[in-house]
Amino acid sequence: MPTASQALNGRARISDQTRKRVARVARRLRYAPHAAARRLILGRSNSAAMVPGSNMTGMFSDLFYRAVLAGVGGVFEEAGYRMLITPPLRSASQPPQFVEMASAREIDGVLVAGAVDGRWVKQTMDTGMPVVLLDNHLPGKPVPAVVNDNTGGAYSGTRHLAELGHTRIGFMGAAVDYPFGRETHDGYRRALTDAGLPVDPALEIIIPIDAERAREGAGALLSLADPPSAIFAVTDMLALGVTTAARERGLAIPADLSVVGMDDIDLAAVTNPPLTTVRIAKEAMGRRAARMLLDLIHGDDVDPRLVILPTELVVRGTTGGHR
Amino acid sequence: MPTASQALNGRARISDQTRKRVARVARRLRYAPHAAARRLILGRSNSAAMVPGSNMTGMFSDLFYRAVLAGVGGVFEEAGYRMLITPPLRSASQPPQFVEMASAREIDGVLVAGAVDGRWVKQTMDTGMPVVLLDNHLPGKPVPAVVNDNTGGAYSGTRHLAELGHTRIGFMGAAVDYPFGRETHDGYRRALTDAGLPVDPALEIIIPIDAERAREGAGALLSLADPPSAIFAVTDMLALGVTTAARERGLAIPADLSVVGMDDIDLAAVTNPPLTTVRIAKEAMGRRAARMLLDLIHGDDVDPRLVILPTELVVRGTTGGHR
DNA sequence: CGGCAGTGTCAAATCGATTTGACATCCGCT
DNA sequence: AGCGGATGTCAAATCGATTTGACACTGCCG
Repeated sequence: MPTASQALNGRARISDQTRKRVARVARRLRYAPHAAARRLILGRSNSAAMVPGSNMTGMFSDLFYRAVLAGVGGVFEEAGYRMLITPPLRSASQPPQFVEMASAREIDGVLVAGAVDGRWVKQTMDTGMPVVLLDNHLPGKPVPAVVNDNTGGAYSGTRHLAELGHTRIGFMGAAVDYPFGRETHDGYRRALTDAGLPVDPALEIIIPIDAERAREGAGALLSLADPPSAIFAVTDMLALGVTTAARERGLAIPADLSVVGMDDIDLAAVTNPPLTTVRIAKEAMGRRAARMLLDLIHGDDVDPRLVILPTELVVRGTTGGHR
Repeated sequence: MPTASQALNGRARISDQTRKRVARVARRLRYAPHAAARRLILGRSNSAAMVPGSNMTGMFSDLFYRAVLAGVGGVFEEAGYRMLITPPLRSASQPPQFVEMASAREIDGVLVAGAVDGRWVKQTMDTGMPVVLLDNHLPGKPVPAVVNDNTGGAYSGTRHLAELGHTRIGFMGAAVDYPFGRETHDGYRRALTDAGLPVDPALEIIIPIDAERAREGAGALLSLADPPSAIFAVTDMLALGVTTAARERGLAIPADLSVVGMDDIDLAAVTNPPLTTVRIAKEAMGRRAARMLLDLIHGDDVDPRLVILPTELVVRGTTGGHR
C-alpha cells in the first residue's frame, strides 16, 4: 500500500487525479489508519493530555474550567491535535494517569490545569515530555506556565471598593494548595495599604471553595460587631454566596453591602443585581497554554516560560458608594 | 528482549528470582513499554473512551456526572483499564472525537453518558467496537444500555405527594432530547391517574435544566390563581430552584409547599430543610455500565441488553401533609 | 533516436514489544 | 551414564502504516 499511503498523506510522485481516486475509495471502504501503527512509525500521536488538577471539582462542573477548556480545544482542533482528558486524580500515592500515559509515550504533551503535585510534573518532564501548567505555576521552577494575574486582579477589585469610599473591606479567600490563594491575598492587602486603609485580620476569611461554606463564611463576616460594608471575594461563586447570605439577613445590595467577585462566569451577568467582578481571560488562558504546548512539542523554544494574563475590572450592579 | 518481556508479563519458563531481578532493573531504568507497540501486537489498548453526552456538559448535570464517573473509574481501575474522557461534543456535523478514536482503534470500547446522536453510535458499532450507553438508551435499537428507572422514580415521587393528601401536584420537567424527559413525565401522570387525581396541563412546566429558568418556572407555577400545594421536580437542582422561588414569595416549606426532587445529589442532604428526593443509584449505574463494557470487550455476551436500575424514595424535610 | 520529467509499482526496512520454536544448560534422579 | 524437567538464550515472525530506493512505463522535446 505504499501508493495509498503517499496519496492520503500528500507525499511525492502522485498526481492529483490518483490522489482523489484513492481518497474516494478509502472513504467508501471506511478506511482509517490504525492509530498505534501510525504512532509507532511516525514517532508522534497527535494527541495531548489535559489533566484536571486536584482543585477541579470535576472537569465540567467548573464554569471557570469549561471556558479554559474551550480555549484549549479550539487551538488543538485547529492544529489537528486530539485532546484527551484524564479522570480526576486517583489515590494520592499512585502516579496519576497522565504520568503513565507520558512514560508509555501515548501522548505528545501534557497540559495540567490547576493544582498538581510538582513531583509528577518533574518526573514527566525528565523523560523529555513537554508539560505546560495552566492557572498554576511552580515558583522557582522552569516549568512553562500560563497564569492569571491574580495579585493584580485582587488589587484592582479591592481598590475599586476603596475608591467608592469603603473603609472596612472584607476578604473572602480560597483555601487551595497552589499559588492562587496567596496571590489574591497579597493583592487584597496591598490595595488596602496603598489606599491608606488598615489591615484587619478579623475581616479576612479563607475557606474551601464550596457553596455551603461560602454562605456560612459570609454570614460570619456580616455578624461581626463592626461588619464590613464591602467584601472582595476571590471567585464569583464565593461572591454569589456572599450576596445570598446578605439577602438572608435582609441586607440590600449594593445599598447595605458592596460585593466584588473574580472570574466573570457567565452567570455573573444575569444575577440580580448583576455582579461586579474582575474578569479573568479564561479562553485566552486556554488558547495561550495550548499554543505553548504545541510549540514545545514541535521543538520550538517558548520565549517567556511564564505568561501572566492581565485582568479587567467589570463594574456591574453589586457595588456602590459607601453611605 | 524476549526474556524481559516474559518476565514482566508473567509468562512461561521464568523463575521467580529472575522475574524479580528483571523487575528491579526495569524500575531503575524507568523502563515503560511503548503503548503503541504493545497495542499493535496485542490487539488491544486496555483503554476505553468515556463520552460526556451533550446534556452532561452543563454545570447542573455535573454532580450527577461526577458520581457516575466515580463508579465507572473504580471498575476500570480494578480491571487495569484506562479511561479517557473526550472533550464536549464539537460542531454538530463533524463526527465526535470518540468516533475517530474508535475507527482508528485507539480504544477498546466506548461508554456514552447521556444524550448522543444515534447515528454516531451506529457507525461505531458497525465497526465491531463495543458501545454501552449510560443514562440513555435508543428505544427499539439493540444497543446495550444502563439506565435509571425514570418512570418508576417519577411515579414514586409523585405518589408520595398524593399519599400525603395533596391533590394539586405540579410537575417540573426537563426539556432534553433523550428519553429521560418523556419517561419522567409518564411516571408523573401515571401516579396522578392511579391516585384518582385529574391531570391538569396548567400544572406542568417543562424547561431546560438551568438555574434561572428553574426559578422563573417555579414562580410561574406559584403565581397561578389556584396554585399547586406540592411540586415534583425531575432533578434536585430544579427542586432547589423551586424552594428558592417559594422562599422569595414568603412560602414556608413544607408547610405551604411540599417539594420532591430526583437524583439525591450530595447537596440535597444539607440544604435547609433537607430535600426529599428520589435517589438515583448513580455510582451503581457507572459500575454496571463499566462492567457491561468490559464484558463486551472480552467477547462475552451480555445478557440483558438494557439494565434498568431501581430508585429509592428518600423522605427528608421538604414534604409534609396537605392542610 | 536518446534523454528526461512525470507518474506509478513493488520489495524491503522501520518503529517497539511480544510470542514461538529451536536450542543450550544445569540439576537431580534412576 | 543417561534421561527428563526446569530454566534461560536467541533468532525470527508478527502487528499496520510509512518511507525509501530501484525499477518500469508513458509521452514529450531536442
